[in-house]
Amino acid sequence: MSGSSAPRVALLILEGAVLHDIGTATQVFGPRASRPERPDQHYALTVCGARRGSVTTTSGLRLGVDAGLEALAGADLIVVPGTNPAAVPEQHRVFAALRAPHARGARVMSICTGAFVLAHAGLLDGRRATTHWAYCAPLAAAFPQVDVDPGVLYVDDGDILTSAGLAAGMDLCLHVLRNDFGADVANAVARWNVVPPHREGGQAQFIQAPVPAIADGGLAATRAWALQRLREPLDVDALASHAHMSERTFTRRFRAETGLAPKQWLLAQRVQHARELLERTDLPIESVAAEAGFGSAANLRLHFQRATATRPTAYRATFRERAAA
DNA sequence: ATAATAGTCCGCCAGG
DNA sequence: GGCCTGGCGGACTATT
Repeated sequence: MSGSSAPRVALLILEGAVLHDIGTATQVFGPRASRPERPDQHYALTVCGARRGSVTTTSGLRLGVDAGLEALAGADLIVVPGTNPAAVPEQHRVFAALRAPHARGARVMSICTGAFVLAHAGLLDGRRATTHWAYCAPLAAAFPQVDVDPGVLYVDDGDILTSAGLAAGMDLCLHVLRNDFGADVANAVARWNVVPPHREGGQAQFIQAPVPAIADGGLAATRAWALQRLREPLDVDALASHAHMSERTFTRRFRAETGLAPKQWLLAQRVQHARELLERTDLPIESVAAEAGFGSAANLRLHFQRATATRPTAYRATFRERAAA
């Protein structure tokens, strides 16, 4: 990911790959991710297979791939969509072809059951990872060295990233995009694709609403209301009364809809807002903190650090650097 | 960096 | 009975 040119992404399509996951990845990493009329290509995407030729995806649909495993060699980021886990174990050439770039520093990410491919390649040993909820138990059973977390949308373990089923792949792709190019770019792509820009990486693939956030249960209005007032001190009591509910019921429903407790969600939104302010304004940290609703710069630093593993000033600096390149 | 205070979260349960 | 509500309390977290 260093250097001035776009990060090279290799999308590895194996036999039986999940078409939806392929779509997700190409939608985010492919050209024109945010609008068709403006060629805003952030990554250089190569689609490859175990060998050049055609691959049968889910539902029997066939895809032609123009490159084989050699394409992985030059990649900065390798994306592995879901496949039938039962068909994975044999593919030793594939495993080797994944290990080499990883060893040299490339990031490897999986969507859905793609985690099995990484696991077989040995890339998940000693790591935290996730996969489709129905396959978390089998994955954990087959690979005891892997710390499988069934309760998250995705896991970012630095050079290894895994995501839960289907739609969570989009969350992970956006997360990667956000870290590589900032929240503004990620938001633009999310918006274009009509998905929520940021479901917290923390929680729950068992969230009640299968496709949350767009026109969902009653609390959307309260969330929107809160977003307008991030700079003000907001407590759960205030949110609950906006929703005309007892605190207990509010907390319960909020959690069911969102996967997060109200204050946690609020904190995540505040960090997110701070992030955008750091990217697009020159406001001093104190003002960013105030604007995002943190009582002090120290408090902003604490939460920013916790959520991002970077400090605000450093974040702004690397962001500027990237914009200049 | 730490500790004191205020606020949050959530299991439990009785009541509607 | 099954379902949702909301008060309570105690562990846990945020903020100062």
